[in-house]
Amino acid sequence: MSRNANGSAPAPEGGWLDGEQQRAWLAYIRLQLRLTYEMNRQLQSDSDLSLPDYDVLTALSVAGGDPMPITVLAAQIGWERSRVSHHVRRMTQRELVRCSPSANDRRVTEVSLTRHGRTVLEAAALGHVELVRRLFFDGLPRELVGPLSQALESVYANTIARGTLPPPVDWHPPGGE
Amino acid sequence: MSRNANGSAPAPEGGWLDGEQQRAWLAYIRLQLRLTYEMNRQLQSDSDLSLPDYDVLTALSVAGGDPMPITVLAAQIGWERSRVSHHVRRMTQRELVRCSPSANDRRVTEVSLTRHGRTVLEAAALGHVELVRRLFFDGLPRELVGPLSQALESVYANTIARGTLPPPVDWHPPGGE
DNA sequence: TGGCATTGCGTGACATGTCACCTATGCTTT
DNA sequence: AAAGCATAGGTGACATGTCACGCAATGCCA
Repeated sequence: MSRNANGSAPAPEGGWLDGEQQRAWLAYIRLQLRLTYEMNRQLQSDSDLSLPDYDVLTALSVAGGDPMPITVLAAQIGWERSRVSHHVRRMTQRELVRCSPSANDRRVTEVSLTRHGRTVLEAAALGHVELVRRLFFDGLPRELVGPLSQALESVYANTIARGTLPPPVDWHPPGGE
Repeated sequence: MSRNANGSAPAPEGGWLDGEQQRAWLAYIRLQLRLTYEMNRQLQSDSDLSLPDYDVLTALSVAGGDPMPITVLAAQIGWERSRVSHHVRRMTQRELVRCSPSANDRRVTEVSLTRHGRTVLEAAALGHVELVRRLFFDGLPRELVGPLSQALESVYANTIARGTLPPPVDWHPPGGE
């Protein structure tokens, strides 16, 4: 059915994705594109934050207020360091975060939430969580929540093991290792 | 456990996400960030395409070579129209796609793959599929592929029903309606 | 301690994405 | 057919992201 099923184009090593996999992948990609768009839009219009802003604030907030080196932050949210560097500079101008040189290692810049940043994040979280519930969980049958988590976590672990980006600092692979 | 569980911050309508949902959502977000990064990187270095380039080419290719109006393309891949417009202009300069005014409705611009675009896409698909298999499916237990598809499709449907972006042209909601 | 590779980060040039707004066309109603 | 509205899409200014590179601090080892 798909034009990839027969041999009109060269096949990747190990062949194309099989039917079940095609389905899963298409579902993933489609959803991802839309969700990202919707989250961005909602945050922007309700809280004057972009989704990337929100990702940064959340990561810092989860760290519990401890200042976080740029590199660590980058690994947490899966960005390149230079992107973090630029972005943090902009967020600093908006007083959402603060940078200070580390005492231990003077190459390191540590980023932390400002009070204002925390306030903005908490306010934004309201609408954001609301949206996530409405778009994501309201469409997800209860009994699929567990399997979904398992599937995504399992893929995530694999992504870290075999991808190019360094693991987040607090990462420990699943199972005994 | 989470600082949201008790009442130190104002709660969104309907409360925060519950434990199971938190887990699923975190898994989704984390994975999304990394996967996007890795796909971008691989395409860029192996095929001189960005992930957005690839999304556009794929959408056009799936349409089976029929020219596609900007608006339709935008809905397929979940972008704003103006983004598509800019992007298509750039891709035209690289000879990946072609634009021509529609005969029926002269407001409409129809985009289609060039021969070169198709060639590039087919070449890029090799490495891309390979990466998807390696990062995604090699980490996903067989028995979870089905539930994962179901979960994602179900959320996707909800996203279309309740989101702000128009549905893709070929969209029909699941179940009888 | 003097090289020398490594690490952490910033920067500048450029590619990309967003937003507000413009025009041209088409549709509908009178 | 003219008025008024809706729709398709382009555009320009600006925000954001990427890439290649540079500099300074550190680690390592002879």
